[in-house]
Amino acid sequence: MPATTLDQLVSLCKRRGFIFPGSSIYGGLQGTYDYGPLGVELKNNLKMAWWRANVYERDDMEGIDATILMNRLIWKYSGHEETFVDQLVDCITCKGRYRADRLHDGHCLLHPRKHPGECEGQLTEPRPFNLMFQTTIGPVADADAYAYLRPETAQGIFANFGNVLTTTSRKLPFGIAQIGKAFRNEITPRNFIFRVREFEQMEIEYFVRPGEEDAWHERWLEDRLAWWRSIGLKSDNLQVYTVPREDLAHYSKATYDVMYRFPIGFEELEGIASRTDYDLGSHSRDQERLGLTARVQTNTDSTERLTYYDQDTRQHIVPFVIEPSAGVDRGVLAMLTEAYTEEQIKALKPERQQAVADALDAFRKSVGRNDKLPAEQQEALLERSDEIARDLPASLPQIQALLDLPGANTIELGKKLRGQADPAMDESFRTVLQLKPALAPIKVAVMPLKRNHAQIVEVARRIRKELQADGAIRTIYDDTGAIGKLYRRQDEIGTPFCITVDFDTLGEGQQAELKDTVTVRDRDTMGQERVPIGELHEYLHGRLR
RNA sequence: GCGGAAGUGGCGCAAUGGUAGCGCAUCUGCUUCCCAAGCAGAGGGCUGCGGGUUCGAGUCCCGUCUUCCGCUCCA
Repeated sequence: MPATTLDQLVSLCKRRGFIFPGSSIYGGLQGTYDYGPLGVELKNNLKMAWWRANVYERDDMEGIDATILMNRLIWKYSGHEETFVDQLVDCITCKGRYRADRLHDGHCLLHPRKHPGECEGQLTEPRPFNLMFQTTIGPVADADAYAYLRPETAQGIFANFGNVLTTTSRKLPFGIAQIGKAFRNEITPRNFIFRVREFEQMEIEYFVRPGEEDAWHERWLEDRLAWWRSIGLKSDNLQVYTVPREDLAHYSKATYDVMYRFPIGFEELEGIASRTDYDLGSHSRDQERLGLTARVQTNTDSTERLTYYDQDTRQHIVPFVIEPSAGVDRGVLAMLTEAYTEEQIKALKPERQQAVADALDAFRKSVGRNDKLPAEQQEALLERSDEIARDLPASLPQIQALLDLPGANTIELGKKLRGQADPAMDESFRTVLQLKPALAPIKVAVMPLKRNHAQIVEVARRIRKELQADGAIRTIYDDTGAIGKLYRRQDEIGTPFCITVDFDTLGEGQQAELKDTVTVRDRDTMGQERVPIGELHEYLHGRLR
C-alpha cells in the first residue's frame, strides 16, 4: 500500500537524505526545505523528465530561464501588486481569521450560523497581507529601490515573448517552457513540502490563435495527465477539478486543477489555466490598437508591442495563452507518495504477532475507557483499532497511522503498542520506493558479498566504476553490512538494481561456468539473475528507461 | 498572526528537583556465499534557544523559536 500518512514520508526523507527541514541548525525556518543527496537526484530526474517531454520531444516548444528579480513594473502590470494581496480581519472574540472581501462566506467559530461581524465578536481593521516577498536593490534602501522575488515564473516568459519570437521565427501555436524558483509569503506553510515559501515551478505558456484556446485547453489537460501517469502516478490517484467561475484568478477564463491523492487528501498538483490575451495585453504598449478581449490595466510604461504577425490574415494579433503550471516539489511529494510501499516479505513469528495483538487490545481498551477524549476522536481510534486487529498481520503498517490519529498521543499505552509494532515491522516487512527506474535517484548499487576479500572488492569496485564511466547513471558502492541489510537499504531509497559480486564471479565457487558473472537483484520482485559482467551495460540500459 | 498540543543522540522512547540512560540506526574489526544473522568494540546529547527560581533544573516559572492540529493561503 502507498503512504497513508505524511509522517511516513517525512521520516523516510529525513532519515535517508531526501529532504531536510531548512536551516535546522538554527532552529529551522518555516516553509523551507532543503533537498539532500538523494532528494536532489530525484528532483532533477523529475525536472529532466518534464523538460524532455515538453521541450525535446515536441516540435512546438522553446525553453528559457529568466531571472527571479524583475523590474517592479512587471508585477504592477501583471496585476500581482494589486491582487496578490489579501485583506484579512481577525475576530478578537472567537479568534477566527477571515478574508475581508469574503466575510459573508465565513462562519463565526462560536456561532457557526452567523457570519463574522454579525455576532457580538469584535473584528479588527482589515490588514493587507502581500504574498510577494520584497527586497531592496542597490546600496541604498530607498523607498523606490525595491523589487519582488517572483511569485511565479510565468511573467518571465511573457516578458521574453518578443525575444523568443524574433530569435526563433516560431509560428503559432507554440509554447515557451521554464523551470525555476518562485517565492510566496504564505500565511501558513504546511504539510511538509506541499505548501512552502520557496518552491520550484515547471511552467509552460502556450500561445494560440484567439478562438482556438478552448481546444488547446482540453488538449493540454490530456497531455499533462498523460505525463503524470508516465512518471508513475496511477490514474485512480489523479482527478481533474474544474475551478468554479467565482473562484477563478484575475487572469483566468477557465482553469483545470490536476489533483493528486496525497496523504492529506486530494490536493492540487498542477493548474492548467486559460489566460486569454490578458498577459500579453497587460504588458504591451499601444493597448488600444490591439483589440484586446481581456480587461487590462492601462500600460503607460511598456516599450514593446507584444503581438504576433499573422501572415495568412496579414494582421497583428495578440495570442491567447494556455498555461500548464506544475509544482516541482509537489511532484516530488506525489512521486514519493505513490512509490512508498510497505510490504510483508516474511511470516511473522506467532509470539511476536500475539504480542502486537495484545498491545493493540490494551490500547483499544484504554481508548474506550478514556472519557477526556472528544467523542469523534475516540470513535475514530476504536474503529481503526478494530480494523487493524481484524487484518493482522497484513495491517501491521497501519499501526503507525493509527498512532498518528488525533488524540492517540494522549493514550499512554500507545507507546507500548509502538514498542511492539516496530520490531514486528522490522522482522517481516520491508519499505520499498517503487519509483520508475528512470526517476530513481540511484540506478544501481554494487556490493561485494564479502567486504574483507580483496579480489571480490576489487572486482566490485571496477564494475561500479565502469557503469558510471559515461556519466549517464548514478551508482553507489556499499559494503557496510550483511547482504540482506544492504538490499533493504537500497529498497528504501528506490534503487532498481543491486549487483553482487561473489566467489563464483572470481571462478572460485562451486560452479565454474559462473566465472565473470554477477548477481543482479530486482528491487520490486526481489528476484535474482546471473548476468555476465560484459553484458551488464546492455542489460541495465534497457531496464532503466 | 490567533487559539490548542508538543520539543531529550539520526529515529523511537526512559529518567520521585540530585552524575542524562535504553532500543534501533551509524562506524570499525572478525566470520567462504544472497534478503535488516552473530560476536567484539567505537562514535554521537551542555535535554530547541535565552533568562529566572533553587545549594542543585530535562523536570518548576517567564520569554522566544520551531513543529503538529484548526482559521485564512490554490504550484
